[in-house]
Amino acid sequence: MASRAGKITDGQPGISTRERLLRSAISLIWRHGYNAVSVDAICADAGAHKGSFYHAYPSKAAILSKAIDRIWERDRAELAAIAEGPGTALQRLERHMDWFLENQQRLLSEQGYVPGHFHLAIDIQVPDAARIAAANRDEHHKLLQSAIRASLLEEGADDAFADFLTMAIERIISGVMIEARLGNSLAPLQDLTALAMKLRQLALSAKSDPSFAARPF
Amino acid sequence: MASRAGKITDGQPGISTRERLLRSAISLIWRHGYNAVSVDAICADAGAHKGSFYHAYPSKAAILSKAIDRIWERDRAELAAIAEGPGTALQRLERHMDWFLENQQRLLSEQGYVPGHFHLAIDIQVPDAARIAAANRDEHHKLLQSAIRASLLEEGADDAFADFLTMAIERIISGVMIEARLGNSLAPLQDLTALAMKLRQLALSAKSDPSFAARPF
DNA sequence: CGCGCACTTGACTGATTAGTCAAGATGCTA
DNA sequence: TAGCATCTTGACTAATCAGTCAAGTGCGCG
Repeated sequence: MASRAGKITDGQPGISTRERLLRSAISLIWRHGYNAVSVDAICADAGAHKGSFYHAYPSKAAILSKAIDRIWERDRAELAAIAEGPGTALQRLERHMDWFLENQQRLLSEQGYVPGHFHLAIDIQVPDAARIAAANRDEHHKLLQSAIRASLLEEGADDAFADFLTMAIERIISGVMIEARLGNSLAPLQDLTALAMKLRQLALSAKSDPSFAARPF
Repeated sequence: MASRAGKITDGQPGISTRERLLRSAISLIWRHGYNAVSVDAICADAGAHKGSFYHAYPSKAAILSKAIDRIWERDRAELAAIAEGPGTALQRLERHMDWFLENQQRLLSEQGYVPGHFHLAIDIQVPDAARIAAANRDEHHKLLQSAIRASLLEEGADDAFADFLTMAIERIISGVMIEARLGNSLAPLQDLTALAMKLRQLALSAKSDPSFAARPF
């Protein structure tokens, strides 16, 4: 094209091509899944050309890894802020649980649908990406685990007890995320905090019941 | 090829090309996901040719729909047998929960890995398939719901109470399935029955506790 | 025997895929 | 202004994609 050339391209000004490509990749892959999104589609969405893509990223798999990193960066910052924030351990746990709905609410307003966890769009398709996603899931697990442990410490429950509750709540979170994505709805997330808190309460009340051993689960 | 021609092909004898194609499609899609599996790959796995594929199925999307049907056919039969089988309502619920592990155990021995729910390999990629999968999920929901309702009826709990417990258990099942698939491990399924039964017990014991209202969740 | 139908074969199309590359444009620094 | 690194451009490749089709091939039935 002779009419326009140089660095200034179609995308929003002030945002580098590299960044626009990453944002487009995140948005498209999250919605359609990694295998259903082509490099061409990412370039078109970002207003960039193929050569620019491969100047910024060595491969399609590489931008997926960067996407996972970027998403977890934000999530981790927010969850760490909650963990280090004010209030009792129980209140911080409650805010952690609230975050799942708030996060999907923001994604809904940003992207126009409820995407669920990003790793639901990756599955096991790219080994390297699966490795990074697993590491991030583990980091999130540790955050939630310590939040639940802390909220139970003051009730005199030990860590093993807390870890079983953590497992149950994490699986409920996974299930809720799938349901939210498949149904494109925030509804499954609406009761998540209350459900988790009730589960904690139930487990605690059962703990004092002698008919349940030290391990209620 | 002049050395071999006609109807008898590479696949197991006595099984129609149509059937071999379907089985290959199920196996490959379940492992790699719909978008990652090509028609050529299905044909190669089934020992059939492209033309035979399109003689048997009108499109790649069509064989996916058939695959979903086939899988649910077997699952439904097994779950219906449990629902109509002997024992108390509680025992039948327990067998229903056990089935998730048994089913994945069989799939592990048949396919060499733990695949989780088939719909985890489809996601939202083919509208028609998503519709069928949603309908099957709903059928399964009704089976589990009535199993839980029946197991609570004798405890004097009403259906609304049972339906909240159903929701919680279904989300745990989803979470467990994801974890099993991502980790290629039966371990998350190992505690599923005990977890569900404890949850039911906990909810019941809390129901008699006046500090919890009629709706424990 | 021979007709017809169900199925198989494999080459083919046109679109799309991930990735390459050489030539250019730009902007920073000297 | 001149030089240089960085970024952009768009055409290109070779592979793969879903889907088509005309020419078989063999089996059952009359």
